[in-house]
Amino acid sequence: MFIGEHNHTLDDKNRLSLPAKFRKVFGKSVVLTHGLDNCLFVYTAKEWEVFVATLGGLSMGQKNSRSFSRFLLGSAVEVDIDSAGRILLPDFLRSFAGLKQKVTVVGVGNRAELWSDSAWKKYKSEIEKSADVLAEQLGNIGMI
Amino acid sequence: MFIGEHNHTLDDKNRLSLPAKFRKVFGKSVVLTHGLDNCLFVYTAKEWEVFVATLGGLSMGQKNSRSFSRFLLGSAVEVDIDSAGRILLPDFLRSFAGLKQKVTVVGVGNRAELWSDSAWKKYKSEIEKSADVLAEQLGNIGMI
DNA sequence: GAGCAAGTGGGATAAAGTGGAATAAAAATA
DNA sequence: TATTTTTATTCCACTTTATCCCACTTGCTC
Repeated sequence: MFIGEHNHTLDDKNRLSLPAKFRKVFGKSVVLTHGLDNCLFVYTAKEWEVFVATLGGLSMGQKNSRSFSRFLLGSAVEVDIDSAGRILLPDFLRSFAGLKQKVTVVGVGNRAELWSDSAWKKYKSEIEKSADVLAEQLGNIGMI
Repeated sequence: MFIGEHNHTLDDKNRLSLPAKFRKVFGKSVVLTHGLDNCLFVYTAKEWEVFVATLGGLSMGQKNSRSFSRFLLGSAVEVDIDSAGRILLPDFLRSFAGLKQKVTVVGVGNRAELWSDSAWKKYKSEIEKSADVLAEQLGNIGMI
């Protein structure tokens, strides 16, 4: 279970430290892919398989489903975690998410997400603005 | 069952004492998340798991669901309670709630809330002013 | 007034995060 | 094909931050 928000820096070699708490869950490698809303998704090998199986359930007859699958599967990469707990980001994924030096790693349940810190701040502030919608949703799951 | 209002101070290391009465209920860890109205919610691990289970049913495909998951899970942190009954507040949560030195811990039934004392005083005085109005509105819909 | 518990502060130890160097692999040029 | 140069990967070391532990003070209770 990935939760929380962690700020890390991307070094000259495009290496990114994963939060210590996340490493234990990931094991020795992760699966990186295009995410939605201009972030990258990071799955455990296990969760990735579940996710792929779900995509397999989409009907390939539809053009939308095909392109969606290509978007996610075509860009997926399995990356090893080095001895210091870092992963190496491929250039095409890094530039897709617009990652510069400062990266925010966000835990979202069964996956983690990588955001450029500026994009994340912006996204978050927009969510927080719509407090009324949030309140309703929180109420729906019995939190408040 | 959390009730009452407790004033505590946040030290240099962002540690906050929980009221002794609350500790017994929390056990050895708590889950912190964004709340509404610029406070933080504090749940027992048990209550939290119930919410997460509900969230699991949300689909990733919908924009609203994504932002809701990110808001809730991305801001959630499981925090251990130290030997002195304190919790360590992550920076991003502390700044979200604008917590400085003086923090008010408020018991609200199944959860506790963390407020900066100034925000709490302001909020409370507003409620008190409009309590009669609120009562009337609730009365209109047959709640009290 | 003595004892106890809660709340607060600081210091020591460990781990996480980051940067750089050394080694291995690949590519390119002669 | 051999040698050199560049790129990539692994390993090591340092700095900073977090975590744990202990001690003190304050306020309440008996």
